[in-house]
Amino acid sequence: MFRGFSKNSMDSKGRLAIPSRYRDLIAVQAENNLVITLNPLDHSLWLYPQPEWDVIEDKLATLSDFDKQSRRTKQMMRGYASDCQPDSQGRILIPKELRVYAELDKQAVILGQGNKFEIWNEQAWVAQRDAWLGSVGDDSAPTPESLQSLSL
Amino acid sequence: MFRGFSKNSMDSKGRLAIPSRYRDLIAVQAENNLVITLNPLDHSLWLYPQPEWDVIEDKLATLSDFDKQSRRTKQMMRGYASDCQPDSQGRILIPKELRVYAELDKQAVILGQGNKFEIWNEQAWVAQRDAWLGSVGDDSAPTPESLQSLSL
DNA sequence: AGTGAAGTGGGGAATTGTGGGTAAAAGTGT
DNA sequence: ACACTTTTACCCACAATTCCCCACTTCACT
Repeated sequence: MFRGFSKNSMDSKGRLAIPSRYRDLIAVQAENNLVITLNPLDHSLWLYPQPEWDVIEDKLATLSDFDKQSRRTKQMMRGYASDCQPDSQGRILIPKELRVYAELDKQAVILGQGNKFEIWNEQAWVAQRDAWLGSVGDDSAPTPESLQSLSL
Repeated sequence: MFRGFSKNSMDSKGRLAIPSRYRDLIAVQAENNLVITLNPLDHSLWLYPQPEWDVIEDKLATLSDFDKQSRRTKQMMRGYASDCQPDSQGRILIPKELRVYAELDKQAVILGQGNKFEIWNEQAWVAQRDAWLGSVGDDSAPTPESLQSLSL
């Protein structure tokens, strides 16, 4: 499973290096086949090893075409999913469309998130992080139940 | 199976390039025989490899003629279905009727959608995408079941 | 400081996407 | 059946993107 934080730079060609500590696992687990798509929840990207993505795709395939929300979910998640493989330097090329969506420019943040990675624009990440830290640390604001039950 | 996003331009003759990454698969799986028809749900087009279309056509044949909705679906999808083959540059010619239906002009979006492709007018696609992203990103609104069920 | 690995940048070749010219084919009307 | 127009098919050429490779810098560890 993936965890951890990295800050790598996107070059002018739209390439981004996968942190080296994940590379062996990706090579073994997914034969270097990765799938990148958008994260609709917060304007970042998700990067899955192929086998993990296949699970998602199977679930997507079961969604009804006649329910509009379901259809859109299917279209978006599958439609923006692109295969990619690291080059000999361990970098992946991020499709232009996704680069634009996540507003990736110079610095990108790569977060290990269990079965996948999240790739953020650095400023967006910092902003979200600080906003969240502020709200959780604020004792006067309500803590969601899902968090209250969590013992860290 | 097909996935991924491409934005290609339709030229003045109504030709549209199939993204090259799919071409080999189409050549092997369908011997370059494709079937294009309308997508009655979204004002876009569906493009099937012949073998996949055959499956659809069988399903359509089982629909009752006495249910109006079913009859119309059958009529539309079969009626507008036309065979096409990529030319030596990997482009297909989209019948004028279908071009008009999907309002394809300059830029078209091609989405890999499992067993088929969807072809959209770019603006129409962007509008649908933004609407969906808006509804998903709205924290005050409930997350659609279609997304929840994925446990992404 | 030295060594090796990781990250970054860029040159150049190959592939892909785009546009147009021209000839064959199909459709239309008299 | 004929001439005429429109559409389609095939070809070539340019432009943009992507891929593959090499080289440099930086960082971590000894």
